[in-house]
Amino acid sequence: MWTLEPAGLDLRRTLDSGQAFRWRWEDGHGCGPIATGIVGRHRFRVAQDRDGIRLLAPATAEARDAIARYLGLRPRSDAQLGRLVGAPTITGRRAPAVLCDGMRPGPLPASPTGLARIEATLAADRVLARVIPHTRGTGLLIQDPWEVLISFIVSQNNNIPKISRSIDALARALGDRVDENGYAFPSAERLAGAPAGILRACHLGYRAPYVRAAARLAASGRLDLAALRRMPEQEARDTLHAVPGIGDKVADCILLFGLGHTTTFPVDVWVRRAMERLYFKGRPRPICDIRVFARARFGPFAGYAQQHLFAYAREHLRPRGPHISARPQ
DNA sequence: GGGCAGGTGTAAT
DNA sequence: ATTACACCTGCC
Repeated sequence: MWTLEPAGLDLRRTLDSGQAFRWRWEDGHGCGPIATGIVGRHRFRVAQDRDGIRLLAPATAEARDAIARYLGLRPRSDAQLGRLVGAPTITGRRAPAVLCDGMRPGPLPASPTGLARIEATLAADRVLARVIPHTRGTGLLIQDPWEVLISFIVSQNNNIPKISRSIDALARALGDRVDENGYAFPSAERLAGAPAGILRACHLGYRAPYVRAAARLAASGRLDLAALRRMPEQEARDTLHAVPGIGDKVADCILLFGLGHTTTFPVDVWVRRAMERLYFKGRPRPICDIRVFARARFGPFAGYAQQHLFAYAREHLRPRGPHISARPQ
């Protein structure tokens, strides 16, 4: 169990919440689990302890700012950091930076800021008030829209371990090398020019043509990611919808995880399960109804509500048993 | 071995 | 405007 700061982000819940696919956990040998992942052109090593979230590597101010932004955190000021950043120790190695929760940039209202306040706001909802104690600290990352776009095309009708393997394989085959065993997410140009054999080797299956088509659109400029960032939500959704392989669900994921539109509420099987159980007395409900209901109910923080419901479903609403065939008449 | 996994496109009403 | 179905692949 994580010890959280008053306005805390739960690093594991956030990195494992299905919005990013390039983080792995390793044993810190007494220092707790360490998350390792490639963001942009760097491999980051991050951990959480009582003092907060620590950036173990790279030990640079640039890396600190980059990971802080990625996590939706704000680096502590140098005065607060004290020994933590830019102060070489006796061994000459820089000590790890500590990050703290703060304002998340993006299309959020000026207040509330910080996860704790968002959670407090959402807890006005009776159901979320019961859910959030189980899911506290589940945050939204600020990721590269291009990586998110491709990752969620790959995610369709797929599961997380396999998505992760495919993304890793794509990076290894087509991305720039960042360290001895790490590769950056490939550019649209590299992806667009990849031979079919390469994509097949990444086990994309029938999604390979979607990935290639999206890459060609982006590489040719017919899909302008920078413009996408500036578009209002609905316009961005329509633009994304025109890309082969992007339907309602994937568009919502890209809008939320890549473009910071926190009013969106992607409904996957887990969120659907949670919503039907918690809001509709366990009765089946069409996905589009659930989405409309949730957006109206949670407003500007629908995306955060979705994160909590997803985390809750994953931790508490797993389908029991492999298959239940007998059902009472 | 059939079914399913964080859906979408297509063809059929 | 809705509904059914196939689809790569790995895993149970």
